[in-house]
Amino acid sequence: VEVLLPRPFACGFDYRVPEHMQLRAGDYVQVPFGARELLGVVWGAGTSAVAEDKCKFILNAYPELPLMPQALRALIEWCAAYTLSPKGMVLKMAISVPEAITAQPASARAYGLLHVEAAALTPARKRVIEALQAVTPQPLTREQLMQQSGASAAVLAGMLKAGMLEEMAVPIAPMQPALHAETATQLRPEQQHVADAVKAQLNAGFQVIALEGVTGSGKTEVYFDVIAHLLCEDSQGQILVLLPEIVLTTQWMQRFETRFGASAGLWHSSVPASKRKRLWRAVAQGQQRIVVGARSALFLPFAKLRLLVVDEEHEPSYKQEEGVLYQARDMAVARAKQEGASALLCSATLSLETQHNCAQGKYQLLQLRERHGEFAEPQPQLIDLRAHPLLSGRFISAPLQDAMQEALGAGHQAMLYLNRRGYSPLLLCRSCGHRFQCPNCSAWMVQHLKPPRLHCHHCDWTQSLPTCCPECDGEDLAPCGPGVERIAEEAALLFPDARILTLSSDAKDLPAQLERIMAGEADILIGTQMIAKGHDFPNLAVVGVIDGDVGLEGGDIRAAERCYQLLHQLAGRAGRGKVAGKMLLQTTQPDHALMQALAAQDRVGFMQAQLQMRELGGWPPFGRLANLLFDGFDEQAVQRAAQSLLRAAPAYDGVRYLGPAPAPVARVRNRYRYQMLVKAPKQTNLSQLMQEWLARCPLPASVRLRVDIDPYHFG
DNA sequence: AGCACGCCGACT
DNA sequence: GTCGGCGTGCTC
Repeated sequence: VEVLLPRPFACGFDYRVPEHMQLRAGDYVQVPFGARELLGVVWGAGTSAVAEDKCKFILNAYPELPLMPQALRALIEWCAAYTLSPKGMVLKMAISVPEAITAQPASARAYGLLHVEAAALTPARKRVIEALQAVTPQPLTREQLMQQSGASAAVLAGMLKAGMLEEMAVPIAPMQPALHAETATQLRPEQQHVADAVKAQLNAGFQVIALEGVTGSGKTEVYFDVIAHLLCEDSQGQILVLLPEIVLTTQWMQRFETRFGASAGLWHSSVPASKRKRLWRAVAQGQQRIVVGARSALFLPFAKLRLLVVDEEHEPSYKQEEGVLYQARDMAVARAKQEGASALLCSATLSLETQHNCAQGKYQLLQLRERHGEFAEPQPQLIDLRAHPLLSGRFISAPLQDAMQEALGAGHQAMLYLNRRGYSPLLLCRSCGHRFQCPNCSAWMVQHLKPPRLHCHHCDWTQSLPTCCPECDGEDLAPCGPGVERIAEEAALLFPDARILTLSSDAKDLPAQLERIMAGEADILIGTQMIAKGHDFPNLAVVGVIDGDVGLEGGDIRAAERCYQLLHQLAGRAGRGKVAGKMLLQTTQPDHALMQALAAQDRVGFMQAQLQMRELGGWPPFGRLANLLFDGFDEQAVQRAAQSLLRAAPAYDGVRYLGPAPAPVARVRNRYRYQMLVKAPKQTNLSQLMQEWLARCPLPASVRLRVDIDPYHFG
C-alpha cells in the first residue's frame, strides 16, 4: 500500500502489508522510515515505484480507531495541489498530535468488587462495599469510590491487598457535557428571521451563506441559535467554529457557556498537547459535537461535520503565512464542499472576495441591519494634524487630549491605537545622521523601553541601548517617531492620575490583562492591532487613532481595504455598553478618499470604489495572483535564479509577470529576497500553471522559492 | 522534516 | 590528533 507520511514529500511511500493485517485507505499505521518509526496514513494501493521486495513491512495498525475520513483525505489532496505544498506537509497538520492515535486512550484507575467475607469488616471497608454495591455500572473510579464511601486511599489499598477489590483501568469517558440547546435567548425578529433562513437550508447539502451584520447586531446569537437547532435535529452532526485569533477564544467561550451551559471543544496551538490528544480522539469518534478554534482546527478528522462557521471572515489573519500557505476561510469552504456541509461566513464588514462571491450568486447573502445597543456606532471624527500641529516629540493632539480628558472626567475609559510595538521605530544620531540598522536585515532597529534595548522585529536581533553613535561618538541620539511605549509615556505625562495599560503582541498574560480592563482597573488603554479585535469594553468612551495615515499609501492592493476594516472595527470598540462612544482619527491627509469615507460612514461606497479599481486592473477577486519569493545568501544567485525562471515563464493569454524586484524588506536574516508577482485571469488554473512551470525549471540549491497562491501581504 | 555522513577550522 | 560547525543527500 502507499502510506503518506507527515514529512515534506509530495507522495507516499510503498510498504508491504503483513499477512494478518487488513488495511483500507484511511487507516493510521506505524511504519519504519530510515532509522526511525513514523505514524502515517494508508493512502491507497502501492505505487510500485519501488520493487515489492525492497519495501519494508508495516509495523502496526489501529483497527479500533475510525479511518481518516474520505472527506479529510480529499481535502488534504486538494489543499496540497492548490497551495503547491507537499501532501505530507498538509497531512502533518491533520495528525499534529500523533499520540492521539498511537497512545492508549486516557484511562483512570478503577475498582471492582471481588469477594467479601462479612466477618471482620471495619466501618470504612463496609462503606466501600456498600458504595460499590449501590451502583450498577461497576467498576467505580478511585476518585468516585473515595468520594462516595468517604474512605481514604489507605483503606482501598488495604482492601486491594486483602483481595476484596480488583484494580483495573477504565477509559476516561470523553467529556460529553449536556448542551442546553433548548434554553434559547429571545432573538429580535430580524435575528430570528435570519437564523430561520439559515436553518431552513441546513439539509440542502453543500452551500455557503455570508452573514453580514453591523457591529452590535448580534451575529453570534444568530449562529448560536443555528447551532442549537442543529444539535437537536441531528444527534450526530458536528459543528466547527473558526475564530481569527486565539485571544478571542476566551470571551467567545464565556458567551457559549452562558448560552449552552457547557463548553465547546477548544483547539489551537496553545492548548496543551494532552488536551488536544483527547479532543482529537473525541472528534474522530464523533463524540465531540462542537469545536471552536483557530485555522488548524480545519484539519481535524470530524466524523460527521455539518456546519462550519467562520467568524470575522474578513480578518487577514485567516491567511496562514508560514509552512502551508492557505486561507482558512477559503479552506473552510473547500472542506464544507467535501463534507456536503454548510459554511457560514460572518462579519460586520464582509471581505471584498466574499462580497463578490455573493454578487456572483455563488454565496447567499443574509444581512442584519439593526443595532441593538443603546448607542449608534460612533462617527469617526478626523483631526487634521496640519491644523493642530504636534509639539516635537509629542503625538497626542489637543482635540484628542480634550476628548480623553472629558471621558476620564466622566469616569469612562479611553483607548489609543497605534500599530507599532516598542518605544520608537528608529534611533537617529543627531550629529551625523547615523541610523541604527539591524546587522542581518535591511530594517531599522526598534527602540524598546522595557527592557531598554534595540530590537529587530524581523530576526529578533537584540542589542543593548547605545549611549553614543558608533560613527561619530556623538551622544545626541534621538528616537524618531512613536511606538506604543512612547504613547504610554506621553499619556502618563498628560494624565498623571490615570491608570494606563499598554497591550501589544509581546504582552505576557493577555486574557488576564483584558479581564483587568473589563473590571475597570485601567483608565487608558494603549495598544496595537490586537485591541481592535472583537473585545467588548463596556465602559470605553473614546478611541483615538494616533497615526491614521499608516496604511494609506503603498503596500499591496488590499492595503486600503485592510486599513478601512481596521479603523472601522476600532470605531466599533467605543460605545458598546452604556456609554456613548467617540472615535478620533489623527491624520495629515483628511481629504484622502479612505478618510472621507470613514468620516461619512460610507463603507458601501468605499468598498464599491475599491471593487471598481480591482475590476479595472484585473486584480482579485476579478483576477488571480501568485507571489513568488526567492531568497538566499548570495544576492546575485537569487536575482539570477528569479530572472531565469522568468525567461522560462509560460506565455498564456492574459497572464502577466511583474518583477522580479527586491522584496519590500530586501534582506532578512542575511538572506536576500526577490519577489515576482504572477497575475492571471480569473479562470486560470494558477496552481497547475505554477506546478508545470516550476517542474520544468530546477532552481540552484542555494536559492529557496516560496510560492504563495492568492497572497494577502505582498508588494 | 530529521538524521547520517562528510569535509574543513579551532582546540587539547 | 580530535571535536564540532553545517552543507548535501536520503528516507519505501
